[in-house]
This record gives sequence, structure tokens and C-alpha cells, in this order.
Amino acid sequence: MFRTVTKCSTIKDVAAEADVAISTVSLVTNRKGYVSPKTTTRVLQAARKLSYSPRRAARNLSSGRTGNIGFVVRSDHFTRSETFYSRIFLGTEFEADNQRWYILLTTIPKEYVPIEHTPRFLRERNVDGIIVAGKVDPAFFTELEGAGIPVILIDFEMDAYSAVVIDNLGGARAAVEHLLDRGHSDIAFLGADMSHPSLSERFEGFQLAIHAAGESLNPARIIIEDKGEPVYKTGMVLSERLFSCYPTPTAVFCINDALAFCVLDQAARRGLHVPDDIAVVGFDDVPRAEQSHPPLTTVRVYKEQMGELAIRYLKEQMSDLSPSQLLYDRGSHTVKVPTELIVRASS
Amino acid sequence: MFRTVTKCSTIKDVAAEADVAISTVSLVTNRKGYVSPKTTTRVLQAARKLSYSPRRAARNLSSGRTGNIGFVVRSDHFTRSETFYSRIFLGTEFEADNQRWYILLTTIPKEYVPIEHTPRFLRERNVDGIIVAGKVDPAFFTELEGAGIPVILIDFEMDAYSAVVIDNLGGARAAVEHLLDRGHSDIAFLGADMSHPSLSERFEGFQLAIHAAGESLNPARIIIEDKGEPVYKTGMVLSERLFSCYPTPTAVFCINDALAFCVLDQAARRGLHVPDDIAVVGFDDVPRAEQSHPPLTTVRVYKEQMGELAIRYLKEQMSDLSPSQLLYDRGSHTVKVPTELIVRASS
DNA sequence: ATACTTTGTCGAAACGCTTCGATAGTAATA
DNA sequence: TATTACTATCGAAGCGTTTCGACAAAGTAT
Repeated sequence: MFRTVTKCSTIKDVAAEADVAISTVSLVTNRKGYVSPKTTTRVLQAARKLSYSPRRAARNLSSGRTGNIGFVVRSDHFTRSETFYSRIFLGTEFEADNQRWYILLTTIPKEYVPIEHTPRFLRERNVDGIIVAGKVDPAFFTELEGAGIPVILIDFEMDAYSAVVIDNLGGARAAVEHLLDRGHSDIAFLGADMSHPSLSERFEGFQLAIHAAGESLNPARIIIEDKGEPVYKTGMVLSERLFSCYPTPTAVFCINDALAFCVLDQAARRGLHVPDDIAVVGFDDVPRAEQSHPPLTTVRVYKEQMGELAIRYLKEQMSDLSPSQLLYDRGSHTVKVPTELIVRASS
Repeated sequence: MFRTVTKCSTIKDVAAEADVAISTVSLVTNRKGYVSPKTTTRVLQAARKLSYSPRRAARNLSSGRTGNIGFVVRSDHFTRSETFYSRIFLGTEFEADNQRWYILLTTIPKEYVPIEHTPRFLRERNVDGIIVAGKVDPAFFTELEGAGIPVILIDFEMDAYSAVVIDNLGGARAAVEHLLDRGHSDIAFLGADMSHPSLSERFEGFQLAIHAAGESLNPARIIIEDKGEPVYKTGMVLSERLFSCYPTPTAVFCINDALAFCVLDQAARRGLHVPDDIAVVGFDDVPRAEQSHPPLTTVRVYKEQMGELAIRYLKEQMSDLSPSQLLYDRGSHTVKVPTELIVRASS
């Protein structure tokens, strides 16, 4: 039994069909140069008749554009069960589709060894631009330098690179102010991995809000596990510590939702009622926040939108400039994406 | 300020450096044909010295291989908050990386209109193989026919295509047998969207287990919402219906975890204790199952592994056959991936 | 009518690789 | 020594586009 394999038609076939030169067909399909309306429609008809589409590979080789964007993220970040970075990734996928690009995903290890771990798409010159999500090893950036490819960071800042970042400080501040408004004055802070700028900024926002209210920081209420990542396992340890405080604080601001869920767990296990005995606020607004017990008050981060923004921004950076201009460092622009406090039953 | 743009070296440069012909370099980098050890090392040294990597685009055009795999999934499936298909996707990403391929992701609408929605990578001949995850519009397959490209389905079966599927029947059966073992005889079934083969198979497994135990099916305990998808919203409606039964069944088997979580919710809200008042079992073992209250007994589906398997399988299908052999339909092979019952506190 | 500009189309080079048939050089066989 | 069979390397065609300079044809100003 045979499958019908339709030999796919080339620009040559279209040119023959429309009785024009190959280059004319190219001009039409790329909407470049002057082609008379009459010829244009003739070419378009021929193209449709033969259901012609330019082959990517040929186009790439000839034009130097690949139509691909590289997405780089640390493997340990990407496979976390809380879907923070994968939502960002999906955001880029979504907008890339609009821009008719494809995303090539690569995860790199936490400890990056230059030549050895170089993403294949860089070596093979298979991307027109690169998005780096989250904190990655600085060694990676030294490699990126020489590539002469537009780069946008997401949720991370570095040197002169452009970036799309979260308004962590504002978000944290709003969350804590909300707790203060509700009459809480004894507010704990739960955090981990403060080496990540995004996370330390949240701590700053916490402090700012406390101070702005004329309160002072109580070191006993600052519960941080600096070695651990802000994930379930660490959260269990931290919330254990939180509840072994005496007296228990009346409210807690958690550096992200994953930690906040752990606090909800522990509270329930100890027979404490949220929010009456203790109010809990998180950060990120992952899908589960809506469905927890009680639903979690948290700071919404527009993850998909950040991905989208990065793509748009990359596009701008790529089309704005002629290749030679790309040689100049145009300085970095950082977009700070606002957050939104979502008040639910946990506070 | 200038960025250093290292003009990347080509095969020509390497040939010059090693003082051999271009074709010899190609033979070495592709490990093809006869090249003497002496020449080989000379070429490799030159390549390393110039840090040469073949350009993807050039290689594509010349060899006809793109090094890309297309991943097709319905957009509504992919963006669900339960991360079923995105885990499968990650599995493919993971294994594709091993095989030195890239995955091009495309979501297609639920209602597929042939020409209009054709994935770009198909038109542009930019993939060597295709993975289709989950149920998609049959119209899509009619398009796939003529492409002459290897295809593997995941979690879906269709005509003569090869597929990687879940042992839904076995899994469901094991889950229900587990409940029977615990002494339950009044077991309800919660389901939705039974048009998806994976889901109707789970129902079959349920029925089989009940019958095998010598019990008979109680229609009042079969609670199905056929129009809705098995997600949170539907789940709330279904569990509402479940608890309005009198008497309440002592156990319930849910078609997936998303529905099971809703049951846990509703039970808690009504002051019922799980598993004493009602035992709950789900299907899929999404990450949250481990962290729910109580942790959910469920049937684990190896999602990432299914993705991996699909890639390996695709590879086999692609390398086994010379292009001309590809013209023959070699019949389909279906791999059924076993499931595992994970017993937790909810039963 | 002449010179100059604009418009629309074309031919050919170039992109960087793979691949295949050709060809020397060497070893084995008659 | 003449023939055959490998072995190792090479040259060149070809993949399907884009792009740039050339060039007629048509239009405009002198």
C-alpha cells in the first residue's frame, strides 16, 4: 500500500506557472520591491494553485534568518512542580506563534561550563534571538557576548541586557500593607534562596512596608532558609519553624505561593484556623492558589504576559536595527511588569 | 561601544586549515565513508581550533533533514491548569535533547479547518517527524496523510498510526479493586467527556472491576457530565451532584485527579471526613495529588516517560527505513504504558 | 526629439553544506 | 608485468531561497 507523497512545489514551479522569473516570485512572497499588481496577482494565483510555501531551510540559508528564538532556562527551575517558568515559556510560545517564530527550548544546568554546555542552537547558529528566563550562571553570559544575537532576560537582570522583570518590591509592599490594613502588626516573613534578585526584592518590599507603617522589624519573625530553593520541601521546614515560634505571629507573608501552601498545610494540621488564627499571603498566584484551603491571598504575577512581552520586545530589538547597528550597544531597557494583589480568604 | 562579533567559521575554513577538500571535512564531521585516521585527527583539530560547527540551515537544505520534530496538541488541552499534556511535552523535550532534536510546538484549535490551520512547520517542511498528543480533530489527520512524514500519537489512537497510550483500563480496574479490597461495595463513578477514548476506557475498567467482584452496577452511582471537560469547573458540578445522593456512597472513583480534588473540597466543606466517610481515588497523579488534603490515592500515569517513548519510537521509525520504504505503510504499533496505583491517605 | 528618472522584471551569484561519481594511489591477484 | 580491487580523497553538482546590480520600457522634464 502506498501513501501519496505529494512532491512539494518550489519557487521554480511557481515561476514557471506564472511565467515570470524566480526572483519575481520571491519579491512577491516577501512583499518587497516593486512588482506590478497584475504580476502580483498572477504569481499569487500560481502559488495558491500549487499550494506553494517557501522552504524554511532554503530561506534560512539564503537570508540568514532562522525564524527561531532560543529559550534558555535552568533545568532545575523548569521542572519545578509549581509552574512558574513553564507559564512564562507558554507565554513566549503563544506570542511567538503570532510573530511566526518557533521557540527552541534548552535547559542548562545550574553550574554552567562554557564550551561543554553551550546550547546547540547557538553553535549551529539556529536562532535569531534569545530569551533567558530566571537566574542563570554568569558564565553563560560570557558566552552570549560574542554571539552578536539580541537577548532579552525575563525575571532576572544582568549587566547591560534588556529585561522584563516583575515589580517584586511593589507587589510585596502591597501585600504587606494589606495585612497591616487588616490590623495585623505582628507579621512574619518566610523566604528562601535570597540570592535570586526577584526574591530579595520581595524581602525589601516587606521591610519597606513595615517601616512605612512606623513599625520596626522583629528579627525573630524573619524566617529564611538561604540554602534551599523556595519549593515544597523547604516550605515544610520553614513553616515548621514558623509555628514553633511563641507566640505565633498573627500573619505571615511568604515569598511565593509554594511556601504559602505549606503554611496552610501546617496550620490545618495544628488545628489553627486561617485567617482567624493566622493570615497567610503568598506571591505568584499559581493556579492552585485559587483552589487551596482556604483560597490564598497572593500577589498575581502575569507570567504569560511576561513571556509575550519578551517576544515583542525582542522583535523590536531585531527589526529596529540594521545588522551593522546591532554592533553598537544600545544600552538596556528594563520593563517592570506590575503585579496585582488578589485578596482571597486566607487573609 | 562595539560588541565583538566573531565571524563564525565555515566548513571551507576548516578545509583550508587542515589542507583537505571540503567534502573530506564533511565526511569527518558526519562519520561517513572512509577517512584515514591521520586525516581524521587533522580535520578534528582544525575544527576545534576554529570552533567550527556546521550551520543548521545549510545542513538542512543540503541533506533534507531538519533536525526538528513537530508537537501538535489542542490549545484547550495544553492550557489546562492540570499539567497533563505539558508534562508529556516536557518529556518529549527532554528526550529530544538527547537525540539532538528540537521540538517545534504548535497548538491547533478544537475545530480544525484544513488549509487555514495547517501548522506552519508542515507547510515549510520544517520537521522530520510529528507527535500528536491527545485527541484532535480527524480533519487534521487527512492533512497529515499526504505529508509523508512519520507520525506518533500519544494518548490517542487513530487508524493505522502508531501510538503511545495509557493502560487506562488496567489502571482503573486496579483502582476500583483497591476500593473493593478495602471493603467498599457502594462505589460511585465520576466522569466527563467520555468521547475521549482514554476516559471511556477508564469507565470500562471501572465496570469490569465491579462485575468481576460479582457486584452489579448501580446507575444512580454513575455520575457523568458528557458535555464538559474533566476540569475544575465541571468537577464542582459533579461533586455537588455526588453529595446530593442519599445515602452518600462510601467511595468514589474519579476519572482524573482534577475531579477528585473537587470531591475532596466538597467533602471538607460538608464536614465529611475522607477516607472514613467517603474514600476518594483519582487518576493521573498530577503533582498536586501528593499535597492535597488528604493526599490523594490515584493511578500514576508516567507522563514524561510517554513523551520520551514517543520520541524514541519516532527515531526508530525514521532511521529504520530508507526514504523509499517510507512509502509503504508498515502498519501501526501501539505501546501501552503501564500505570501504577499510588495508595495515599484518601482511601 | 533628447536626456534623465522611475518602474517593473530579470539573471546570476551567493548562502554552507551533503553527496555522488571520478580519480589517483596502493595492495592484492593472475 | 598486467589486471583487478580497494582505499582515501577530491571536485562539482545540487539543495531552494534571497538579494543585488543590470536593464529594458515607460514616463517626465528639457
